[in-house]
Amino acid sequence: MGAECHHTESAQPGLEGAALASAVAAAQAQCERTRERLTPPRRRVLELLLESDGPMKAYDLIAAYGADGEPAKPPTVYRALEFLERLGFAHRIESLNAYVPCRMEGAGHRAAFLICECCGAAQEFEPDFSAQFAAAKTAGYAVRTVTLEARGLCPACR
Amino acid sequence: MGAECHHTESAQPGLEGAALASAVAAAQAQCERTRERLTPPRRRVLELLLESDGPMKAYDLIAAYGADGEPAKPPTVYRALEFLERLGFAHRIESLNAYVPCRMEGAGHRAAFLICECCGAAQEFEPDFSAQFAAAKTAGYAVRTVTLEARGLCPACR
DNA sequence: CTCGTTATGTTATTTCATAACGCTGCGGTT
DNA sequence: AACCGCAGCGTTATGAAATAACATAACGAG
Repeated sequence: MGAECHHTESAQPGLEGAALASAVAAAQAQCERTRERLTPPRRRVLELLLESDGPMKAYDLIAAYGADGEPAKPPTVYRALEFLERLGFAHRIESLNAYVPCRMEGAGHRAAFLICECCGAAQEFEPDFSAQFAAAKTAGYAVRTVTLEARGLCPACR
Repeated sequence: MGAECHHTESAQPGLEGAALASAVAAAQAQCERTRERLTPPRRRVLELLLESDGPMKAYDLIAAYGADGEPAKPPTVYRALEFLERLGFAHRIESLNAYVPCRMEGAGHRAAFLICECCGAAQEFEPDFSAQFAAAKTAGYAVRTVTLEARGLCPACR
């Protein structure tokens, strides 16, 4: 993060200690409710995302995976990411080839991001597509998922 | 294209003959107006995009580049794509890692796509962000560009 | 014509992502 | 308990997407 600017404060500081444990526990609890399994690799990748100050690339996760510095094998991380995305615990940011933990309450929501081109922070927000696809729907389109990524400058970097 | 369905009619048939020549000439004319140069590799990549029935991957363009079957070198195509995107003649679809020629009138517009998960067609449309970023702007964000990609099923594939 | 700039050609490398295969361990059934 | 089906994992290898770096060539203004 912060490759292009030098602001000391991170827009999205990573979690640590109790906050991290609590976020992981919440994911664990949700998994149990839906009979899904938060296995060690999945939990580890989720932790890494939650600890991070900003979007992480897949190979950042691969490199950081082992507590002892041992990297993971790519499929380990990609499989975990697939699971975390499926359950709504993480999102992929297409325009960055990077991943973030979900910062919104509840699952199943639609994700959208404001990405700062200076500090690299990605702010998640809840998009409103109420009007956006009206024309598409009357034309017969069945919209299933939507990717919305806005790029610009965050308040701190302006 | 059409990897997952068998509809004979393409939603977005590629251009050929006079229509192709005319589209290329229009791009040529616009370049001359703005003192930009539609050089041979740029023109070639634009032709390939316009001829295609749907989004093309960069390496599809690389493979198809030479009239004699000789592929291009990757930087040749990536540079041409960068130029075409800058001038608004082509768009990158992030969620597909693919490229399409611009189908909308005029340049400088914001592009958005309806992508059919069955036939692979990508329908460009003009998004309306009038309300979408109001909150972001009052929070101090300066939005520069927006990527909007909706995935689902097109009328023909439903 | 000469110089600065823009564009291209070429080689190599880096980054991102998945295929394929076999093994393991859990949960349900009898 | 023994069996079985399947989700998940480890591992090797490879495929796909994009760019770095540097040399050469074409253009356009002065």
